[in-house]
Amino acid sequence: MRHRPEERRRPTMKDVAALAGVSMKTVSRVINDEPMVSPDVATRVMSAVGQLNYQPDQRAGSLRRAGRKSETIGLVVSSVANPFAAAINRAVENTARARDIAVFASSIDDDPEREQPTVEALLRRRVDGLILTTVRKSQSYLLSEQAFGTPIVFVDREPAGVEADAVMSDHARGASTAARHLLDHGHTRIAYLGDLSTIQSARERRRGFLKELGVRGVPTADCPIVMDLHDAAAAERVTLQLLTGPEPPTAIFSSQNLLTVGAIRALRSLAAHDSIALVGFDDLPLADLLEPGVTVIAQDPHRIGTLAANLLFARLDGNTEEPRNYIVETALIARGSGEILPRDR
Amino acid sequence: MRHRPEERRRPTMKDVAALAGVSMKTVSRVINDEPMVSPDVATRVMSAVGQLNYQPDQRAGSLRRAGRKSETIGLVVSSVANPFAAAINRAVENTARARDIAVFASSIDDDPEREQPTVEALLRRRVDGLILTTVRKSQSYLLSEQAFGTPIVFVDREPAGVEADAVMSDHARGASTAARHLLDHGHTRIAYLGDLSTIQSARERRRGFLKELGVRGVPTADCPIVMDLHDAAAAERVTLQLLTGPEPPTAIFSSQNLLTVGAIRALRSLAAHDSIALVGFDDLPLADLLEPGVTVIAQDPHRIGTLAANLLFARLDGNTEEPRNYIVETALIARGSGEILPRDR
DNA sequence: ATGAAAGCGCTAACAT
DNA sequence: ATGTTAGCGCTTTCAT
Repeated sequence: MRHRPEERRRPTMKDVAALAGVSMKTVSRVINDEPMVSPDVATRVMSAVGQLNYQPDQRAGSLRRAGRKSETIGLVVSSVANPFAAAINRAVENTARARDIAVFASSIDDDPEREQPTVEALLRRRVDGLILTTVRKSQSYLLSEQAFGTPIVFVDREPAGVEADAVMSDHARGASTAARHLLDHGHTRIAYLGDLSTIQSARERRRGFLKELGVRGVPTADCPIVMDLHDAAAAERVTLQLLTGPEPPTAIFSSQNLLTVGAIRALRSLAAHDSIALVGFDDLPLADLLEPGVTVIAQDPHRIGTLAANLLFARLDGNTEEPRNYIVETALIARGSGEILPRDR
Repeated sequence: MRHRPEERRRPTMKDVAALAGVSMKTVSRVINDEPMVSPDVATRVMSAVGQLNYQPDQRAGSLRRAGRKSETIGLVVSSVANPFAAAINRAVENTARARDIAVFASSIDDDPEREQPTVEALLRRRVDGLILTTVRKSQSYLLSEQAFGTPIVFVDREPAGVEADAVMSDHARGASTAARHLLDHGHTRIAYLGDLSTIQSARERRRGFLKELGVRGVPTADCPIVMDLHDAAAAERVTLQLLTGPEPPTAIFSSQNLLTVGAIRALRSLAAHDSIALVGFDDLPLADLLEPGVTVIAQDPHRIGTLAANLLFARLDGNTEEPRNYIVETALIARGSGEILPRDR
């Protein structure tokens, strides 16, 4: 037996008008809560709307409406499967919902090849604004779109080739804080695990880390820097190698949440989690329940997302201030793993 | 100084046609890769497109185009901030991307009041299909939309008042398995932590749990069932109460991931994590790294999301089979916490 | 191979 | 307070 619910044609405003015995414009007035409709006509229209299960077509409406706004924004993140991006996504959505704005969310897995096609797919759908986590070397392909009046806010990373608002953690500062924390606990052989060097924030974090080493006069030759690690498995592999190699580090700074997970797994498998210090950039859901608790430089993705969305809506509301970078503070949360002292082995 | 990038009018297909010296229809043909355009005309059009930075307006296109499809689907989940929903979201997105379909994602926090307005906001935007995690008692408000030809697939929970495909874990079976596992380890005083009883899957899990107790002849009076816990804090509070009260349970079954987190926190604060058994429904990111590892009934949200999206697209492609429920198997992952034996206290 | 006219579902601008 | 006409940016249909 086949399933084909008897298909009815979707009613249009014209159908509603006919049933209510009024003109389309009157229906339009009722639907949009415009004044100048007598109460009885309004009820007649609403009853027709109910009978037909009419839902206005927002595409058609927005096409003609002044401003041509689609009441829709586009959000591009690395991956909603990552709790950091998920929290940003959630915050943006919350802010948008208050204005009846729908959100297109797209994950691009930090793949530069996917950035522009993804953004263009959103632009063809005429989103009113964009919130973007970018990976390409330059975002100058957005210049024309900006000229057409579409506001853009960057999150987590600074753009290149465009002037626009950007909201992010102070990556370099956070990484410096992590380095200082480990140095203060006596470590001088600190391994650095870094994300893809195509990612601006990954480069910033490395910079902050190296800067702090410099300030303290710690020879960077003793601190292996491994970049371009993009998942837990890669971080785990590298950590194992470093710890089982000659002159192993006494501390690890994993500069991204998934890398921290990989580092933890490696430490566990070597039973070194109580002897090798670990600090991670970005918090993890159960980090406080592990033993030892994982010391992290916590970001505030909820604040980042909320701020980004509010900035975008302010631009849509006509704000013409100079675009600038907004920094959301990070916080060192000491839970144990980062306070382990170096031991001779 | 004020920031107002000189606003240019967004070019339309008409502008492209004028610049290329052809008719609009010819531009349309080139844009849509229709045959019957001479190569030189095509290049002239493409060059005009490039010069003007023209992007076709998909809203306008879809309005007239046969089928009136918006190349867009709507996804409603509990919250993208929950890893289970995030994984579903990601899987849906991946499947949609392969077809150039954009995804509107909305979190409704399992609030029945928000379900219908959220869905209707998507329908006004004329999504081609819906993937829904619902909470209302009935989804019959979707009947008319179904009659207009919009396919709907339910995820994680079974709908009421509508016939449609649904993809979910076997909640009752998973809960039975958890109960059996604890019973097999000698527990007869098992506390049950449940999500909101408005949620169909939460009721199913409780049913599965109780059923297994019945099969084994365990008096349910010894097994406190606490429903309507919706976050970690609530679960933590209740767990503390149960464990510090008279005749405390020797095991806990927390039937949702956030509740499991709350239960773990409570066990930790009482230093009871090595003496009270714990099984959770749905896996947690670092569950294997805790001590003891958390035994869970793991779901497969990636498979659920992928299957749901594929079903939706099959319907859009004309599949008219009887709608049915698709079950994605759960798996018991024993990691330690669920294998703790009861002790007299 | 190309174009002109009509129309998708709606709202703006102007009647009445 | 209500209706009429034109037109949003595009695709369809039908010419040529």
